[in-house]
Amino acid sequence: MATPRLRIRKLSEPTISRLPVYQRIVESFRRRGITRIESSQIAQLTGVTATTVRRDLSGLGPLGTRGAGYDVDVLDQKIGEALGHDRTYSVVVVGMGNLGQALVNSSNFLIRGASLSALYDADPAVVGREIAGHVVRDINDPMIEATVGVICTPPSAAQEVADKLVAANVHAILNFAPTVVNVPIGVAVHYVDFSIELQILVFHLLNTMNFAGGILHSVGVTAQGQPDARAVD
Amino acid sequence: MATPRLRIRKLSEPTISRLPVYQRIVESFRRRGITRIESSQIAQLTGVTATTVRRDLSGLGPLGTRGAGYDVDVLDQKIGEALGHDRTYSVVVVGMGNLGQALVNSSNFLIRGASLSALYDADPAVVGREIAGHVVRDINDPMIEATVGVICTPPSAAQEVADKLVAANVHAILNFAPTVVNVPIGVAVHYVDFSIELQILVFHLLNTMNFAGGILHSVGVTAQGQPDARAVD
DNA sequence: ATTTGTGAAACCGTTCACAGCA
DNA sequence: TGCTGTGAACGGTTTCACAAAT
Repeated sequence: MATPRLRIRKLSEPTISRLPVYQRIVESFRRRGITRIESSQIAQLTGVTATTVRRDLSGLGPLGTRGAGYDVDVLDQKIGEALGHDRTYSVVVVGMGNLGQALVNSSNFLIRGASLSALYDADPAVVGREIAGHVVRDINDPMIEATVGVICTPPSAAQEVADKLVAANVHAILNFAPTVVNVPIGVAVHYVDFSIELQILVFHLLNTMNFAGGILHSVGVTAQGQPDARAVD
Repeated sequence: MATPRLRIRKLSEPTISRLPVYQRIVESFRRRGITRIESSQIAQLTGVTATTVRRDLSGLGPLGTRGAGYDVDVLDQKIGEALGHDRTYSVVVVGMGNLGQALVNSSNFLIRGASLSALYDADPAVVGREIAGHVVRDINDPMIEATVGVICTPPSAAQEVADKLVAANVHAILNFAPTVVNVPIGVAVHYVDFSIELQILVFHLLNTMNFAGGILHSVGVTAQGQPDARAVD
């Protein structure tokens, strides 16, 4: 039973997307043996304002010390709790092309409660091979149940794969194929589209060359903030 | 000399991130020979409201016809103009691991004005190989000038690569390494972090299982809208 | 003295409701 | 009639300014 689970009331969408970034910074401080961190330091490194950082963190309960900043260990743990890192969940990845391999071999993808359940591919040359400690299964084999499914197939196969994932009781899908997939109500789909990321970046480049701050993932652009890169790894 | 460039005044950040999605839908209509499209159809397929679609598009000037919807050709072209697709720009990709290969081999990444200039890697076993029609260069070779640089290296190398890119006059960086990089003012950095995407998805799964709509890349979750997946490819 | 935490104001984007046109 | 385009209302997030705490 451990700690009684304090239900976090209302974390806004923008806050949720920033918390993982904060946590990465906090952990890099921790690894370097620094025990305290200030909102202004997180702000500097992420490009958001210190006020926003404090407002975000205040949603997790009062965890800073006025005058001194936040305790790095406490902050790391509290953010982790808020994001549900104490819960584990299973992941299946479909499509073992370069992208699928990049994901499962990355030391940065399946972290914080995620555990890889199975890999699938349609290519007979790939099925049976061992990747990241898992034998790649045939997409036509019965699909293992999992919490999250990751689609790394060509777009033409994405819908079919999504259907299979839903049938295997998957509740959330991370879709790297540039296609909209149709799923029942209650299944979350999150899209990642490299081409669109690039287009957004280029738009900014061509138009507004004068924008400030914001090195956050997904909308980040550095400017005056001059974050100290070496501070984060 | 061509069309006089109408400077687009103010396109909001959310609008900019939706336009590429709209365009993808418009083009799928076009490929199927459909000549008109309504805001409600785009809305259905993206999960945003029809009003938002119209509001977004109205920023590009009046291009619809009241009573009938939008002309597919005109809309495609206008969105392309707004996003700067009539301008070409060059891209260098650094790091030819699985991710780098996935990107340059994808038919969906380098589109709309992007042209690949050069590939780089640090691994002698990879340098000299031909990938996507380009011989992979050594990261220590002089770097070709380009508009955009893409970092697909391990995080430990990201800062060094960013420095080299900046020295090669790159003005925008798409960083797939989970690290903050330090660049001079005027250089845009956009971060893509798979782990964070996954964490955000799982947060939603664990907490609010009751949220509506929004199948857009980056914050998308399907629900009642029931977009017809087959309509887009 | 310094930094957190937070009401209140300002700002921005979305939605509503409807006018404008084909 | 049907759908676009948009002023106005709304809701939510960020920023300001300052009180609270050590």
